[in-house]
Amino acid sequence: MARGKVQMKRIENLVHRQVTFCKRRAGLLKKAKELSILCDADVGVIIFSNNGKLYDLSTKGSMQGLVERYMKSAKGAQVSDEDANQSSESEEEIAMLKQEIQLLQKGLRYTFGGGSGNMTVDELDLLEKHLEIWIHNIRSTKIEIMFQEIQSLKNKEGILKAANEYLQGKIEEQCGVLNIPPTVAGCSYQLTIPNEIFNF
Amino acid sequence: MARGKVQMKRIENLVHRQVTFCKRRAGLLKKAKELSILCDADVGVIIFSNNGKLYDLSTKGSMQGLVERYMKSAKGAQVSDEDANQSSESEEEIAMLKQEIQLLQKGLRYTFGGGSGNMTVDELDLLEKHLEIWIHNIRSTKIEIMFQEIQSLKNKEGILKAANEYLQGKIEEQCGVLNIPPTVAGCSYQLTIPNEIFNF
DNA sequence: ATCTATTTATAACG
DNA sequence: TCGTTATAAATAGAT
Repeated sequence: MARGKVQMKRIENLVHRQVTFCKRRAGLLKKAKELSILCDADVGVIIFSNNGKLYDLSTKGSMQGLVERYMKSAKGAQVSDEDANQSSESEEEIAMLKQEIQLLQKGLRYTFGGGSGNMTVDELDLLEKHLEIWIHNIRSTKIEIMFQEIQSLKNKEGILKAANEYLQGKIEEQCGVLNIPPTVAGCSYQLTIPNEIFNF
Repeated sequence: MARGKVQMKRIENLVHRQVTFCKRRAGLLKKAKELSILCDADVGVIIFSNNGKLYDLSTKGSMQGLVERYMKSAKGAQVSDEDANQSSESEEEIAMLKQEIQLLQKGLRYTFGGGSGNMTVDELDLLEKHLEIWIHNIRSTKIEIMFQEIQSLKNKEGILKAANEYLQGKIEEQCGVLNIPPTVAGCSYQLTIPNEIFNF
């Protein structure tokens, strides 16, 4: 793909072939990883070099698990809960743990959000809630500061624009005195740029 | 890889993710075929999409045969580098998730059980950090947008300042021609205001 | 699906 | 194998 197109046929020169194999193998595995990450897909790649050496990659569980899933899927052409249940151990475990974490996070959010009806509130629980409020306050302050920054910059922008208009007026005035066409002195200099990139 | 770099993380927008999956899947399979042809290698690719649909390719015999060969090769010779990395990563992930679950379970027991659990200060501290992370995740997008707004305004400010300098130069130039003291024409107009209110 | 502006991948070479 | 560079491919974002 560079410095000359390549013909889509076996590279006869051994050295070239080995170099290309090395590079393209790396490229293929990289692409596989990227596909998996970007698109949340489960990808497996198996490569045997022409002299029998194995290179492989499986993005989620083990290749074992992926192959098993493949066999199930390719055989019956039926994908469903059963397949998911019969993935490899580690895959299953990760999925389960992730699910559990999600559940717990939900529960915690619910609790700390004040949605619990009959919960005993003790001192430390209160302290924890205060911690959350504290975190909230820290971040609110940060956001407020940023808003102020934005306001400040917008004000600055207004002042500068007004100053520009004033200066342009001055120039035009002087152009009149000198009988010089406005454009010669740069009186038509364009300053304005769109101001609607963001709407707050 | 075009019209803007892409972050190596799961694409959150469903449509974008599906489109990218489609394109990159095709690209990956093409690359796999090319590697096989150019380098006389035997390549197999298995892809499960987000929602469980299978896409695959095996360049020589059937995937069956390739997998069998893989099993033999992987058994006899130790796991390849990629595989080793993968399994260690998996183990790490499992350990991490287990730890997090333990912490969350403790936190939940503690909260719901009216403090009958026995969390240490360190554990509470950790829990607080996790809460912070959750809150952070919710707000990070908002903050990112605000940063962009600030950048945009700062750029705008730079442009306006440059324009001001240019205009002031013009005025001074013309003052020279007219033999007018600079101050009369407002050449010393003060524009600058402190720019160090916040440091980002 | 099709069209580009860009980013990536990589062939040739040292 | 590693680094460099010119060029071919892939592809993100828009249509």
